[in-house]
Order: sequence, then C-alpha cells, then structure tokens
Amino acid sequence: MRRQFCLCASPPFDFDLTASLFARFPSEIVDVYRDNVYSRVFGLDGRPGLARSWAERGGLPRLNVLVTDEAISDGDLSTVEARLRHTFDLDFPLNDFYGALGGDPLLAPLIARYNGLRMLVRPYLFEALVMSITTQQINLTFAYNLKARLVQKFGQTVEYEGQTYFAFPAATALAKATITDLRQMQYSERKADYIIGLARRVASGELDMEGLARLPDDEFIQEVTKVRGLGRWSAEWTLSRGLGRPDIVAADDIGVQRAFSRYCFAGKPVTATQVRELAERWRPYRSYAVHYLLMALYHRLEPWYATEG
DNA sequence: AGCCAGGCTCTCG
DNA sequence: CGAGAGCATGGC
Repeated sequence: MRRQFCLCASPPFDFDLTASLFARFPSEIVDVYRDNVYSRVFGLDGRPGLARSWAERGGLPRLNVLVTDEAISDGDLSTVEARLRHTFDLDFPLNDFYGALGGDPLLAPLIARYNGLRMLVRPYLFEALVMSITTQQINLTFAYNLKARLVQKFGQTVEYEGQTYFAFPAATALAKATITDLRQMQYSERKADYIIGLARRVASGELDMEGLARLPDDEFIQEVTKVRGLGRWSAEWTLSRGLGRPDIVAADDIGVQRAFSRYCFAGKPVTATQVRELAERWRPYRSYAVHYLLMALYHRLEPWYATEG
C-alpha cells in the first residue's frame, strides 16, 4: 500500500540544493538522495515505512511525498509529514534571516547564491547523538563508513523497487549490541562504549529524548555533557543539526573553524574563541550563518572578502 | 610513511 | 575555570 501527499513550504525553499548535502558521502545509506529524490525510512509505530520526497517543478515550493508501507494510516502520514518538516527546517522563517543579515558583507554573497537553502536536521535526537559520537575526531569519510556498517547490522529495512532501504537503528536495537559488535565495524573501543552506554540509558528510559529535546539551549548542553562521551561540541552540534535550533555555533568544530578561517579571516588559523566572537553579530540566526559558510566550504568557493584579519 | 581527522576524558595549575 | 596530554583508528 502506498499513499501520496503534498508538503507545502513557505518560500523560499530550494529542495534540491538543501538535500544535495545528503549526497556528500558515498557510503550514506540512511538519507538517500539520488536522481532528485530523497528516500528515508521512518519509524511508524515501531515498524519501518519508506518515504520518498521530490520537489514540484515550478510554482510554490512544495514536496511530493510518497509513503509505502503495509498498512499505512492517517496518523502515520502525519508522523512522516512532521519528520520531513523538521528535516528540511520548513518552519524556519528564512526570509527573516535574509532580511536581518542580507547586508552583512561576509554573508551577503552566500545569501544571494544559496537562495532557498535550509538546514538539514536529523529527524531523531538519538540518531543525532549517536552520529555526533561517530564523527568525533575522525575523518568524515571513515565516519560514514562506520555509520553504514552500524546501520546494516542494526537498522530495520524496507524493500522498494528492488532496492533495500535502511532505517537508522533504534536505541532498543543498539542497546543489545556488544562492544565486540562495534569493534568489528572498526569503531574504537571507546566509541563503542559510549554508543552502547547511551543506547542502554535511552532504551531503559533513564535518558528521556523527548524531554531533552524540549530543554532550552543552555540546559540542553548542560544535561547532554553529563553523558559520558558527549562533550560541548557534540551538544552544540546536536542542537543545531539534530534539533534545528537556529542560534548555535559549534565553535570547536574543525569544519566551522576552517570555514571561518577561509571566508572571514583571510586564511589564517582561528580559535574557537575567535569564531564565537565573530559570530556574535549574527544572532539570532547563528546556525544559519554557519550553515551557509559550511556550504561555501563544501563547494570550495573562492573567498570574497579578506576581512576581520 | 606520516600527518590528520566535524573530540572526549582526565589531570593539573 | 583553561590548557595540555593521551587516546583511538583509518583515510589519503
């Protein structure tokens, strides 16, 4: 059984530009963006359902969404819709960001070039936390190889048109994993320990993901950094890329530091403190300012201004 | 081969 | 507190 619906976004929204980041790493198998279609397995009352999304040509920004599942209900459709709105940050007032910072000399060229680019937000907090551990202090190509192995072993699957699609593993599934399992996937012993420890606390209910997600930024950081394996970078990265908070700067992030160095400090190395100081002027949209700078870095755009330095 | 990678914990001033 | 050491494990 399959059902289709439309997802309307308030403009501006460039679906393909936004989703193109999913294709950054070839081993990505959870967020599959191919041939202008974004495929993702969501949890529907514990069972997996595949949603395929693509942009409507012309007219208002809207997505066509096809959901395939054995017995899909209206409630399932609402779940998928909410997760997709979250994923593409569709409720963020992008024009407010443009209006407030379109005149900033460092951001203006990016805002002009990347009209309609929204943040990509992971649909589940647990997933975001596991991915933050996975990507700590290793190159991202390797990190996404680790992710693929983890997902293939512990994630649920959906078959569609001869292809297998993978859901990111639930905490209950990872709670049953052993250090040995993850070591075989080439996770380090320490990361295996962190991830399984986190999964067990989430699965047991000791850590409440929904409660955490409702906390204000500063309290979220305070709580998350109490968990072994999750430091300030992980908390901040998760706030922006996992919860879609609009005003976060993960200043310890090496990618953020490279972007700031290249585009804001004439190529000179920068410290986290310098990143935080410069980003002050981009309140209350610092997540978006950083996202646009990272997009420029990803595209290897030439620097346009040598300022602040 | 050797440097580096979207950090974290722990220790010590 | 802030800085520094030690750590782990492949990519390139």
